[in-house]
Amino acid sequence: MNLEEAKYKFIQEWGVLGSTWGINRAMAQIHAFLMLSPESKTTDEVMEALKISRGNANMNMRALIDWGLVYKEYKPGERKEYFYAEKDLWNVMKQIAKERRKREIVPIREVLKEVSIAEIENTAEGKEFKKVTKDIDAIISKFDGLIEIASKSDKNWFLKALTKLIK
Amino acid sequence: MNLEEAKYKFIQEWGVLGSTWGINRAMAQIHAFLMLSPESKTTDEVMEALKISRGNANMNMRALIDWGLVYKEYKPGERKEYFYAEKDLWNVMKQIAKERRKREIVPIREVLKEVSIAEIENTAEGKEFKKVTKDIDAIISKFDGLIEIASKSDKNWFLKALTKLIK
DNA sequence: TTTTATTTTCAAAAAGTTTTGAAAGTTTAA
DNA sequence: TTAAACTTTCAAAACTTTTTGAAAATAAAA
Repeated sequence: MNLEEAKYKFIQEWGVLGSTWGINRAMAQIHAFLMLSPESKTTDEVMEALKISRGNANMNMRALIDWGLVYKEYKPGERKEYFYAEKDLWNVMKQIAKERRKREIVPIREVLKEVSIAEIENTAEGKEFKKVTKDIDAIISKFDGLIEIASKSDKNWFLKALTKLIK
Repeated sequence: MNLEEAKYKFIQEWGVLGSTWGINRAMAQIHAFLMLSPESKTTDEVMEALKISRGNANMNMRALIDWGLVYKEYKPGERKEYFYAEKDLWNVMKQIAKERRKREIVPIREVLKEVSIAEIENTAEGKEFKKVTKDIDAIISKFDGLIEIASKSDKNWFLKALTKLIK
């Protein structure tokens, strides 16, 4: 396998992985392509490399910037915009965790809070409801805390803590 | 808010959450409905409660059984099959993590392994490729280890470890 | 200014996913 | 056996998401 083949393989797989992580295929592939590139790239280079349309490239690059996974760069004397990726997977994961926290954990915790103050009858059904939702809240809040800590903490500290946990 | 409204709200939100976790809406809603129920339920009850077709209910319940999130029960003297959910969110998360590990982490690690032995030229491009893929592998293998530990370990031990980490 | 380069938008098309419902298959009871 | 109860399958329909491409908007150069 040569570099071109290896790059292609990685970009494809990153696209598949991304789409199970709330990042669509084109978006994840653009991110992979930019991660692998030592230089920042233009929209045209992205379109050409991934064989996607201008609209698609533009929309997804903007989404990536929104997620904090890609940055724009202006080169002096050049009219085109250049893009480069966040390459540190730790930062990538932190960003994704933050976004997903906002989109997923916050809403479910809100619902759990709302239903926790509801007038629930004292039947088997009611008791089960209270028990299950309370348990869920306990675990979700733990993960919420973990994400908060992780996103504030230093990469090395956190990885060491994880390593210790794994032994 | 009464029990019916609270249940409805929770089931809806669990459906939304599920669909960002590789579990489609109907599948997640069935799971929520069964989690909230103190008794096991038949296909007809699920269809009625969630207003979905027989085919949909059947397929998604089988998928849930496949994921290890729902179990079948046969009641003596009854011809219908009854279903009940795994209610301990710890076990639910463990199951989801195991499935997703199989579907996501294993394939990307395989690709990373393949490309790591590729003949990569010693250009800027080649060096960057090696560096980025190596870094990614390091972090992913850490998470892989974490999932393995977590899925083998006792709920309380793991939650305490997490709590300690969060402080 | 006007022209040219570049980015952005968005309606329509394509692709992908989920749901339906009816027919086929299976199991149990009579 | 046959009939009834129940489960499974799967092609077609409905729905959702993604992609395209051309037109509109913006910015820079002439």
